[in-house]
Amino acid sequence: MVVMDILAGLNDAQKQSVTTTSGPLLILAGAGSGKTKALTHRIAYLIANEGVWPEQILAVTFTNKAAREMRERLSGLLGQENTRTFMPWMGTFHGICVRLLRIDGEAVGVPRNFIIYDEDDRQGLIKQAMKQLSVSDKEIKPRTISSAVSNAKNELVTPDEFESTAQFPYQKTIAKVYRQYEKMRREAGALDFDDLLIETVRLFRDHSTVRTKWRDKFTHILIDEYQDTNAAQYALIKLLVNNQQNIAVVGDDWQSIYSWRGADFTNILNFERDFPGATVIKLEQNYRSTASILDAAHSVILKNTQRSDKKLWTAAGEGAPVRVHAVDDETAEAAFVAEAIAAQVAIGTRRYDDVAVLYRTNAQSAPLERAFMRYGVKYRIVGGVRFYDRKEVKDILAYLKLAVQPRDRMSFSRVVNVPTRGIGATSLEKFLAWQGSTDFDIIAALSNVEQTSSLTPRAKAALAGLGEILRSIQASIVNDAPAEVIEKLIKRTGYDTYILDDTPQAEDRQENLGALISDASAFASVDDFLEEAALLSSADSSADDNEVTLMTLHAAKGLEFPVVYMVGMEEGILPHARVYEAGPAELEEERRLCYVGMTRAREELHLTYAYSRITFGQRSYQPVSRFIADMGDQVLQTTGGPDRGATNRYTADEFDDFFPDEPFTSGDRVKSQAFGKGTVVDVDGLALTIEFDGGTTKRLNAEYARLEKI
DNA sequence: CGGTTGCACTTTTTT
DNA sequence: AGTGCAACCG
Repeated sequence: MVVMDILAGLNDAQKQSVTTTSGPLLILAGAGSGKTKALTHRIAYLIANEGVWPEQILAVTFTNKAAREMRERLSGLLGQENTRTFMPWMGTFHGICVRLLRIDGEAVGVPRNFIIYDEDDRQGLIKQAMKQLSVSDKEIKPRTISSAVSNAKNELVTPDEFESTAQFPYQKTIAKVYRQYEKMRREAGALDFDDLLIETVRLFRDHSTVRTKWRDKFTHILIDEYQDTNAAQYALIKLLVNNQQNIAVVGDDWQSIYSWRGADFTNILNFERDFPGATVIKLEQNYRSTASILDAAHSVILKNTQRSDKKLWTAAGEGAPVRVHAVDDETAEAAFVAEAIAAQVAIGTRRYDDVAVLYRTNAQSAPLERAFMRYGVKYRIVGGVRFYDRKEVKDILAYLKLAVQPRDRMSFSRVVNVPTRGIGATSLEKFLAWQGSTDFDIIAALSNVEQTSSLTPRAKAALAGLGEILRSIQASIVNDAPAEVIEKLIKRTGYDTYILDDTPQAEDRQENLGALISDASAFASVDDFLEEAALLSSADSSADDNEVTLMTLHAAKGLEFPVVYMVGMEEGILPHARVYEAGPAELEEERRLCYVGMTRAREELHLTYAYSRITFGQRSYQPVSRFIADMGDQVLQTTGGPDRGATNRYTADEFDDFFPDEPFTSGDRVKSQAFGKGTVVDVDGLALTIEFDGGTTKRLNAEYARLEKI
């Protein structure tokens, strides 16, 4: 690999991003400006031309998927074979922190076998903490406390500090719950998502030997999506950067959409202040979208006051205008989108996987799913109910967690009576009270349950039985591959028959367990598997089948599609109603969200809004989103006027204008790649009945059959 | 103890 | 509209 190859095909700003290898570097990368390319080539350049070892590079990405893709591209660029172990320190903040804590966490009291609590686990434990403190969940919702705790942690605020600054009684209460939650969490040997970051910060802050070791090791640091770093991540970065100051951050404040999670885009605006002498490079050429799309997106974002100045431009032509489509309601909206996609696919101008449908809230996916099924449009949903959030999957994972970490009361409480084994709330409480008074961990306590007098013989027998099951799982973890462990677990616990009720979901659940087993087979150990399951984001799945992608605007960050539909362009949805009572800052974030969505589109961008929509089981009427007005008239061609209200439907002509369709009709002469020439004798949507000249009659799908009109 | 019924709440976005 | 949970009954 020579310098020329690595720099070939890059523009000047990109080249500079690659070759500026020493000192702090800020790359302001607009949407679609070839940021990933610049980053990948930068790493390749460091390794191939500057003699930096891959192990010395700390590269932080926003999602696991981004890390995986970059690792693959990099391997290709450098001709690497062993993709899996290459660039071991490339990953998300959370993933990297897990690795660091597994190695050095004991210095700050993090047990080597710690398990990771997800949002559900955390909320469950907070509920328990509230119960113990007799805090009614009517007064303060567990969710509120959970997010308060998360915010506190992200700001590196301890329970003590929280309490000392608390002014109102309810803040005192939150502080109390926070402290109790921390106590219980620690006893369970678990870390929540935020702990992964702050324990690592504590590790580096309080242990200079450890800090120095890692500082010296990481000679080059790269942070992607820097605009979405929070205070804890910022502190971590500061602690890890050594005197060489070889830190490169990449981001775009226009695309900061995670402030609700503690992200602070002033981190990127202040980079030059934090790292004096930083080189600043702006990537301003957009290689993704047509001028129409870029102009419209620009008009939206320019209304924000809190933003940097930059001027994205494209060499691409104007392209098709951004289209705005008014529809009756959410059903009509879904049908419109499904029909339009089906039409484009049917005539072969697009494939399903050219298209993404983006929405503000997960709840909006339901009508779309129904319509897509009805129209036979293949789709996949990114996010929503994540695979690893399914009840049956979480149950199995809870068994595994408990086997790995027998002090994990949360997981124990989850599985103690699943499948039902006659242990109710009373027995559970008694057992836990007794176990807490002994030195036994949960599994040991189960095995010694005879020693307590407070339980009925029946309950004791059931608990002892569970203890045996857990011991057998532990043994299996030592001896068997992860997939086998899970298979045995499912049988041993009777979970396989437990999920076979007579509901229609029984089959789904079975399939999910099958998928879980096959997922697990890719891992070397149960520990690895549990880690991945906890940290995998909803944006990480990568089914590359030919399917339309449905996802939230947030999940779409970093992706691009030839055709994008943004649905629900109404006040109250985008911008979301919740920001009305918040402040201008929140409205600006909604605007950035709109910008992010629009700039995902390469060639075609369609926006839809509905005259009415059912929310919370109530029909509501919302005006069109202000962002549509912001886009300006010249780039928009509105079909179906806003004034046409409830009767606003597309005429057949209008529809054909926008989605030219040339469907097959009876009598058409066609040629099939597989069956030769024939005549269409019947049409039912995409299903065609064709009499081939050889005499055979086939029913074919117009989309897949590779038919050609002749 | 376990299942069922009815009521209340939901919908912001996620590592 | 769909889900989760609390209160009730068998």
